[in-house]
Amino acid sequence: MRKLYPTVMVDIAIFRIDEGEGLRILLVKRANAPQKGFWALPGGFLKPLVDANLEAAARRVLRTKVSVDLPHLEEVCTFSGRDRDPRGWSIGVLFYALLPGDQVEAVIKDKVDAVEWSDPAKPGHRMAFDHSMQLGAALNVLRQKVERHALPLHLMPDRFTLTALQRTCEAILGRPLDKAVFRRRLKESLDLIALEEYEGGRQRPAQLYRAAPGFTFMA
Amino acid sequence: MRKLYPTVMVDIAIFRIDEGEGLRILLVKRANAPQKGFWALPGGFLKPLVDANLEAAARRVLRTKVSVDLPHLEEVCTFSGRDRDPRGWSIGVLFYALLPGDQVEAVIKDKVDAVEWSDPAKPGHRMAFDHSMQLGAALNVLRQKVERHALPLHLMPDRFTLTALQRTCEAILGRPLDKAVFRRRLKESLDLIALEEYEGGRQRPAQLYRAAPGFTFMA
DNA sequence: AGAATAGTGTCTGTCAGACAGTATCGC
DNA sequence: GCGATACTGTCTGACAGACACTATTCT
Repeated sequence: MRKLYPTVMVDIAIFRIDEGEGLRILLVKRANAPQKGFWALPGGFLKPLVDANLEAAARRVLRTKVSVDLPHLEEVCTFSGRDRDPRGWSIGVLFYALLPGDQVEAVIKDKVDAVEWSDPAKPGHRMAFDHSMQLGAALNVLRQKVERHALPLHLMPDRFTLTALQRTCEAILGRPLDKAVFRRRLKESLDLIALEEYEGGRQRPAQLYRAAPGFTFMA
Repeated sequence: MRKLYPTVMVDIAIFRIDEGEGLRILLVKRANAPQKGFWALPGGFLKPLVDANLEAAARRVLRTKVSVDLPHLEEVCTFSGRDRDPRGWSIGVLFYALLPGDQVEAVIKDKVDAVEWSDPAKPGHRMAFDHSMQLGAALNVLRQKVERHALPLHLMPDRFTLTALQRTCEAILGRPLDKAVFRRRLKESLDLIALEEYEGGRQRPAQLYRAAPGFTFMA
């Protein structure tokens, strides 16, 4: 059966940093057909009567999975065609979002069988539709930006140490970074504000930083 | 009046190099309402019954404006919302294409009042809808890639000199490049094949090159 | 020879990578 | 002092920018 109008949906790759485990992406287990039981990126259908535009649609979908408005939401690309979804010709617009480290508990379940934070490099689940490709595309965009020295501050809590920021970048890139090189670059960055506070530990305390007002992860 | 389904259209920023004039983009003067008489990027509506996916739709639209299949066609981003087109909620998916220097004559007119190759940096025409923003977005993507040392070989004729390639990059970036620096990088590039032919002029002849088989402008 | 364009050699500053070193905390 | 982590100094090699230099053609 052929359709005259394409279905339009938005999917979102929501990234977070899992302490000690690295970069994680939110996957949901589909509770309904088609592809029931397969895992997918959280997503939903565009509602033109409700959504101002596609990004607004993505934010609305986000609010049904996560109870907060995320500071960074950005389009990756589109996926389209007659066969990518068994329900017929469809357009999927992919966004990615960065979930701050201190808001991880805000995730709620909504009409799905299960929720999981997976390693985006090896999800380990059978993915629905073309979501495996979508995941790869989102991860690529994120990595490219960090590779080009954009600071993923939206993944960090309000106040953080430079070491924690380095761990975040390493988790995204999947390789270790040199501490001295990393800090040398940050010295001249206008995106970081050094605080007069220190994080006590069992060792020498580390200075705390926060993102400069108005900071965005945009290119 | 509100619509339940969004209109889906594709628009294409077609770039070429105009000898001596620099980078040019194809604009068409709208022959029909809405915004009749305003200038726009060539585009058209998605036809799910015909198009395999959005890129195929863009290629189909391209074939009605230009009589060839272009080697490089790539998605930029989407524009969407209730107000960007007076006909109601719509999604515009923007692509950009690179037209080889030896196929410029292939452009035909199709249901438009006029066609013009404009300077993308200052189009000089009153643009329809959000096409002014679209043009800016496409130009940005093209510049970013060339800035990151991607070679815009799809804009060149089959065989070309290194100086001609440098002029093309300069036209895209809008600034002069150093000849020695430019050629030093190209020396190690696997994307260029040096030919045993030379282009005679009124001066010392320049060696001709062509793109390596399988070359693409992809990231 | 001179004009014009093709193509190269080389100096310098900047920056990334590597790695060793110093500083400051708890015990 | 010792372990652990924070933070810095410095050497080196790669590379970009700048610019002068050589090479080859035509007139």
